[in-house]
Amino acid sequence: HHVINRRHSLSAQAHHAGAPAPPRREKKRETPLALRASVFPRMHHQLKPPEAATLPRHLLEAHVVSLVRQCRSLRALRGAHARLLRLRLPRLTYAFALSKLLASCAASAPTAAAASYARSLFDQIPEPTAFCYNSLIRALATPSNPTTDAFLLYRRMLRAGSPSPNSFTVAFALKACAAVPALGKGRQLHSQAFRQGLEPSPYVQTGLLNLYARCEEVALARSVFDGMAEDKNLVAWSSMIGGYSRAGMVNEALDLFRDMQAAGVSPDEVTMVSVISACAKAGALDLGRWVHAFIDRKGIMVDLELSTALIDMYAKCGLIERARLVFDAMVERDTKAWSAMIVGLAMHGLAEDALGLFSRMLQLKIRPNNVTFIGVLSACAHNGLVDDGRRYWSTMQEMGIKASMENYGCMVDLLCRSGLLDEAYSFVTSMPILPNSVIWRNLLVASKSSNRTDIVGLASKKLFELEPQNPENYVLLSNLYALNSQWDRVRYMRKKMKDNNVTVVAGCSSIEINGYLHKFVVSDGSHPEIKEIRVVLREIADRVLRSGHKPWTAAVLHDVGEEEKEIALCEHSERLAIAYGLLKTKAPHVIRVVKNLRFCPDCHEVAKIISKSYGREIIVRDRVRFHRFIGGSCSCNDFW
DNA sequence: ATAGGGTTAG
Repeated sequence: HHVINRRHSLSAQAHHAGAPAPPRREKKRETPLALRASVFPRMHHQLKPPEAATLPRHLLEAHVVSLVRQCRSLRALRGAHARLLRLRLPRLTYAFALSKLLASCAASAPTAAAASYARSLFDQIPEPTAFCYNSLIRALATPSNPTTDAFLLYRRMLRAGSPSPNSFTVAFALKACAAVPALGKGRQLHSQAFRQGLEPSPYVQTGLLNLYARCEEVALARSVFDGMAEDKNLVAWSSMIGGYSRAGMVNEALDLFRDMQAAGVSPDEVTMVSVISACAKAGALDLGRWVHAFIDRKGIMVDLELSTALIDMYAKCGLIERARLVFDAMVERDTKAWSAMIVGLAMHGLAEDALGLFSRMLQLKIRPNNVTFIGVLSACAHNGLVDDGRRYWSTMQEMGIKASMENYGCMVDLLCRSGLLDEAYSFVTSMPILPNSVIWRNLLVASKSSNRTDIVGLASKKLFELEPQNPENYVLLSNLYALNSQWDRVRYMRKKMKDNNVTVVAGCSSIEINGYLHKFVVSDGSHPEIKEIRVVLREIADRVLRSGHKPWTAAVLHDVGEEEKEIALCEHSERLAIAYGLLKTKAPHVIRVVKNLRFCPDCHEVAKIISKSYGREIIVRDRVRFHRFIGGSCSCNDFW
């Protein structure tokens, strides 16, 4: 540093003497550290313990500051700590050093290791100031801290009576609650902040807004947002848009995005991640494409996170080729980027590409995680690759990756789809963690056409234990009974549902027309163009009838006459959305529909017929995967 | 005396 500095000052002198200006880059490199080194040249790096005792406090503190400032990792911080210890600093200066270390630790990556080191630093400070409390609360605000230690520390601070919390304290504590997320604790913070007069701080406000947004408490978030001053900042806008996006309220997210620009606030790459993921969630391809063009037009930096969000958006909007283009153009890819691409390919039933990409990932020594394996295993499941799936499962164990519930779910799915019901059953019963409802439901669906009353009995018992209020389970089981014409059992399920106050979740399908998302639920008469839609539905029904298809009426829960069942089937949400697409667009425009639940089997058949009879390409994203209908067949090969 | 808020894969 001395050398660099001297050269620097020499060239600066030469510049004054009329020599050519030094290159620009060199000037930019001038860091505060270099500056400090020139102000305190002797102290940098070579301060010795005997000197420390004789130096004035402000010089020692300056040394501490420069030592801590150059630490770029937790390891470096510990090294600096060790060096400071050897100096045998006076008591007060050492306390200063500890709080500097603590603050630096809090500002580093929020890992569990940083949190525990921060705590040990804090415990060595005899009388922690508010600054120390704040730093520790900040360091504890990691999602890997489910006990919400940060909040407990905040409470301890309040109970002790001093030092009293300030706006930093509340802002950091709110961040901790948002990371969990812990709505109840966050609301307590809200009322305390109000009582202590800390609410007006913009950092407290965005903290509150973000907490509610992360908890999907959109109305609460909005009320904080609306209560903020006229000149709302970028963070507030981004956080609110993120809240709408997370809650799946795409139209609201995009409206707010427009309001933001009207208010003269320029979005940055963080804002755009939320906007893009809103489009992904909704499957709104046209909007997503428009937003991508906007990003390019405004020159917003497409960084790692935004690229990953774009991959996810194109994959979830059914344009897997575009997702691949974004992926291939990336200069740096992390595990999340690879996983997004692999999961996307798997969703589209492109097992070969997904698995090929996975092996390339391994070649490049990018470490996969359990999410990557969700993609890999579901690629196998959707294509009946049982042996490959089993092999990847052991690869996962060999790599020391702990299987998550979702990974177990993928394996159960794989075995069930391939008709290996017995193996699936023993897999479930030998799991080291308690199977969740998704796994039992999968098993239940798989035993639909078997005679395994033992599996049906156990799975349904577990399901109702785990989720007594989930209407899906009631519908599933009564459909199962209906399939076997066990009408008394169907009636019993309906009674049980009524007794437990369970109401059916309506299937909801949406289609994007002219940049607006139209949503439909079953037998939905609320759409302004419902009359025209019903005309199309009748025509579809005619063509379906002429094709010889028999409606699969068991998919209708109600114990009503066959004719009414057929009408109910004809007005399933996905059929309404497809009909609306037929009404509003012309070939070769692709009809793209997104459904919140699984595709109704009868509607799946009907979509095949429509694709042939009307000569239209239809792409439906259901809760599980994509279905692409062309000329009377579906990309899932009826394997779903 | 010192510091801070919004983002991605399931």
